Amino acid sequence: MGVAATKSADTGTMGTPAGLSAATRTSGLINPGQRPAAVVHFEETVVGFFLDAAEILGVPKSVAAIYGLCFASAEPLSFADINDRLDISQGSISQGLRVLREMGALRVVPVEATETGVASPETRRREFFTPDLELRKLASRWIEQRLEKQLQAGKGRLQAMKEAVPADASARERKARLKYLESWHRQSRALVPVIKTFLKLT
Amino acid sequence: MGVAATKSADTGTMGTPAGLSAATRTSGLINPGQRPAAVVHFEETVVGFFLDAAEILGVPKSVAAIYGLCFASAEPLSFADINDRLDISQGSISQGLRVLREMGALRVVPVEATETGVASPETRRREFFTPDLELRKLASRWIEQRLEKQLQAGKGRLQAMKEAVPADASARERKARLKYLESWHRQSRALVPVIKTFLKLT
DNA sequence: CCATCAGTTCAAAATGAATTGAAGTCAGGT
DNA sequence: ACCTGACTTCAATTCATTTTGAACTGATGG
Repeated sequence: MGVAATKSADTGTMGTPAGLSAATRTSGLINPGQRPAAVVHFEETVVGFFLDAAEILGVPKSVAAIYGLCFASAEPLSFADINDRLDISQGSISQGLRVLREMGALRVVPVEATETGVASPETRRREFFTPDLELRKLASRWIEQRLEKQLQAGKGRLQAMKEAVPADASARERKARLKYLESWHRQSRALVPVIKTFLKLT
Repeated sequence: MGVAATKSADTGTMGTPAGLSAATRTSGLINPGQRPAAVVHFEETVVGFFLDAAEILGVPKSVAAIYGLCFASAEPLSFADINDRLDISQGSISQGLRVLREMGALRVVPVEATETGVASPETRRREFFTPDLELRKLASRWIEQRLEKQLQAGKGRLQAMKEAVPADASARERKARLKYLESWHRQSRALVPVIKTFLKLT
């Protein structure tokens, strides 16, 4: 867990709040620190939302949590802030931030406005992160990377299959099935631009 | 691996064909038996295709392989057939078949046409499976189960977030962000029927 | 009633991905 | 030059799923 910092290191005692109803399920990742309970609760809710969303998109929890936390904060957050508020290792934070930056989900705010309101004793080099709210760009990217890449690969495979149809009595049926697959494939490809257009409307 | 049968168990010698180019990558799950090489190759290609597809859909390999094998066969296959041709345990086959039947991907053909061409010494009770080629139904289901369910849950969570916005100086910004999220959410919901309609055209 | 074959079930093993932790790097500060 | 504190890196661990294997069920038939 924490490496240098103290945190409310109660690891062990009482464990995680295991018995929460699913409806109330909060992230279980937020570290209260001593910020207002209302803020903590808000963060938990928002992080929970992104955790859910991450699930269908196949994004790891830690990454979703980091994004969620930044989304929940009106001010840009520093690595240290995230480390304080989120109960995941520095390693995960570092990697998560990298991923999020690379995919364009988080934007780095230059080093302006050093005082985030909270006490900031020594001003070392620090970057601050804000969520890029243009979710549709994210979505587009995701589509391009996951769907289109896959569809591209599929194209090659379809070709391979067609060439591999054995010349026996079943050839006709097999070819028919491949036709079917092919039309399905074409269909999917056609759908991608439709979705993209749709996303532009936000 | 095999339970009762002999199979061409050459495990060890030469190992798996590790150095194949990705393009040629075959499933590595097909058991030649002594069927025509062309057929085996075709099956490998088709199963490979479905293995790929399964990846983005989050379907386990064994399940994809079973469906792929059935898809590749012009004739319905029995449990035994699958067990012979696919190098996975009977347990996996049993479970996989159940899943596929439940999700409507495979259809059970009554016990007609006992002779599949191959020798069938004793005719015990056996069910035969054919792929349901209506892939769009599958897709619809998937969308309903994964996407719509998720979106439904998201709706609730959005509500929770709105109610949890802390009444501090950042409230305005936070609310603005939630608005953003909300519009995104609405957008996604609107997209679902579009996709569904699109799929009906096949 | 016992033996056998066809398929099912489920605890345990294997796999694969995410997370941690601790050593390593780099920028200031002294 | 050396120290310190902020981040990075990556091998080792943990965690979640999938797969296996072997015991079990239940039908068939001798």
